[in-house]
Amino acid sequence: MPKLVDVEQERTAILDRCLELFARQGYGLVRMRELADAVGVSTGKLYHYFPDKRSIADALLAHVGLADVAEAQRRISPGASRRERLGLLGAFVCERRDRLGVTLLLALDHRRIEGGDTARDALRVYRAALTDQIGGDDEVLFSVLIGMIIRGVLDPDGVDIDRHLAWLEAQAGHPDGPL
Amino acid sequence: MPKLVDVEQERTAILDRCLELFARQGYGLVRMRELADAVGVSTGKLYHYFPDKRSIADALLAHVGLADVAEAQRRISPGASRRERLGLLGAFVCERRDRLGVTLLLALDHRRIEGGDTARDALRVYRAALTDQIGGDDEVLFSVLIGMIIRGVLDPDGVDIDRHLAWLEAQAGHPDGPL
Amino acid sequence: MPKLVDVEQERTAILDRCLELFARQGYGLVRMRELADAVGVSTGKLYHYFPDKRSIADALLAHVGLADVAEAQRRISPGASRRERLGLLGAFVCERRDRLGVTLLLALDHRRIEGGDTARDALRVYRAALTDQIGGDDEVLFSVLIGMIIRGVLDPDGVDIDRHLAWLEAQAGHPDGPL
Amino acid sequence: MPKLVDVEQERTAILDRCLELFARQGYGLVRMRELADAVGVSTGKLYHYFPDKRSIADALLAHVGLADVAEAQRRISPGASRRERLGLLGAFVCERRDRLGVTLLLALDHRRIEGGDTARDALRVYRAALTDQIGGDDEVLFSVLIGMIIRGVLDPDGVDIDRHLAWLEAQAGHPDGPL
DNA sequence: AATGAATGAGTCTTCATTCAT
DNA sequence: TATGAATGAAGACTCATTCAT
Repeated sequence: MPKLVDVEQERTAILDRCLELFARQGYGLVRMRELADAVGVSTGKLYHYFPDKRSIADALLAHVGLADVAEAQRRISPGASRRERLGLLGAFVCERRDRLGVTLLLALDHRRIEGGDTARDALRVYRAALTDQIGGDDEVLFSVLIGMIIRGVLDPDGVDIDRHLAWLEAQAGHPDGPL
Repeated sequence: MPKLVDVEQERTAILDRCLELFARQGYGLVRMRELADAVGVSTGKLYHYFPDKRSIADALLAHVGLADVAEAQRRISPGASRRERLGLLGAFVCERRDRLGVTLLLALDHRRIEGGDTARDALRVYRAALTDQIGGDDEVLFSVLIGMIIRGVLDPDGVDIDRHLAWLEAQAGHPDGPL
Repeated sequence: MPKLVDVEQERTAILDRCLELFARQGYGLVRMRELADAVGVSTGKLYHYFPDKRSIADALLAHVGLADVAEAQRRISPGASRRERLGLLGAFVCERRDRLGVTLLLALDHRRIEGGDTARDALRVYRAALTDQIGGDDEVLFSVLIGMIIRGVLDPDGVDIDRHLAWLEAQAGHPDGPL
Repeated sequence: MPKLVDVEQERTAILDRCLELFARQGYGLVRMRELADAVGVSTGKLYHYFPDKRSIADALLAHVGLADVAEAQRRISPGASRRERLGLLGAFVCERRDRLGVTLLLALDHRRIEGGDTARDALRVYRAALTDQIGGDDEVLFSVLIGMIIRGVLDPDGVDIDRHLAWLEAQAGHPDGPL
């Protein structure tokens, strides 16, 4: 079924180019024409690969969520020490801050256009990956990361990344600590 | 002579009733008709008090931001100890979690429809209030609060508020700690 | 009935101030609020003196038509010679060119919003006044005057008034001519 | 591939069918829905070919102006005598009286929605065509034609076309006359 | 499969008119 | 009587979606 592969590739290619538009403008303000222009195709082609606008937003959230998690798991070697894993996590989050912010915006939007389960599940996937990679009590750690990312979206210059990284490092020394 | 109307009061009353709709649906999906229905007036009246839809979103962000900060400052007595102030802060944020989430969504939306300075400034007002009320190194503390709120928006049942409060309390004992 | 006089005066005063707005923008583009502002009253007062917008346009056409004709008859002394009467007519039309243009625009508009009889009758009143004051064959003369006025509306600098006056004068010498 | 459309041809077809509506109702009272119905298309198609209502009025004025002038030049053979050319002109204007009236109404309307330069220029194009085709002193002749057309709009039964034609003929015999 | 012209329901916004004061 | 706030039907314009080619 070589055709199916092509279809999937096309869909993925389209989603990749839609991401920024949805994140920057929000679902309600994105027009199909804009999407088509950004992707470089006709609106007709968009409708050939997705039944409607909402389906694009749906597929997009799943797409970016999975991609991010897979990338994180590739980066954080399971054999490393807790301290090392925390360091790798910090590096990953800092580096992909923009991308993660975009994903969060997507999820927040998604929760508003649909019931909310999909967006909730996406967040839980992230959380599960975090628990899986780092272990221990990551309740507050997760909030710190989410908070840092959101703050980065609203006020990029107002977040002191280094101090967050230092805090992360400090947590490694408290194995029984809040982390 | 017609009923003499307190314009500022009418505007405030309208904004109060618009808040939830903007937060739940996002700017782009809110219809003026919906707003009018939610407020309980005609669309004409909406346009009598605000020149257009965007102005409502603008005014709304300023409105809720100021209201929240004012309320926080009223709650957290300046004479209390650091530990007490942290406790009051935690109680305040937990209690108004929904409202604060709504405000954050508003700010994120606002950043998308306008340049972003207004939304950034709104966040900085919150941060300044935090620093003012609690003091010390609140860089990570701010992220924890923001993250907790956002997580509450996306997955209300997935946030363990108590553990966040416990963490908050623990910070009080580390005067030289990361807080 | 002193009240009636006041009402009539108010109506006349309102019409006087509405004239230019209707002529400059055309019936369809004039807003009641603009009229009220131009007159210096509230919209409510407008509706106190006229039942609706169309009635204002109706009354306006009658108002200006009668005023112009009365003024012309006052100016052109019946005892004068044909040549003198033509000279006075030319002077009158030139002097009030703007005002007459405004009236014509009003009539043209009126014909479009209503059946057209009122506007047609207004034109006939002018024509009758012309025949009455000047006499003779004024079929082409009337067209010249109307044409000169309309041209003045569309291209004020493109009309050579003096040449029209000269032509008028020349007609006086041809008692059996086309005039 | 979709139907390949000749954009200019579509625009022209639309304009042709818009003319009467604009002339009969005046710019301000024409509804886009009415235009769409008159043209026999959807409002969406109207906006596909013209950015807004004003642009349709703009294009319309240019369209009819050029068409009329071109037709006149086709009709009046340059080799004919002055008397013949005047006759042809008279025939042309009488025959297309309605159409020319419509154009004049359009120009008057246009002057009110825009600055007025376009409408003025349209009139000057007509005047230039007249001078070009007939020659001589056409200052008063132009006014006669304009006046006759406007009178025809306001009071079709009140204009004696034949007497205007007779006057036109008479002018041919006065080479040094006012024509 | 791909295009983009076409559709028309739906959006923001206006404005003639009403009416409480 | 006068005011101007309020109404809501209607207007200009948009845009998700369809479909002929």
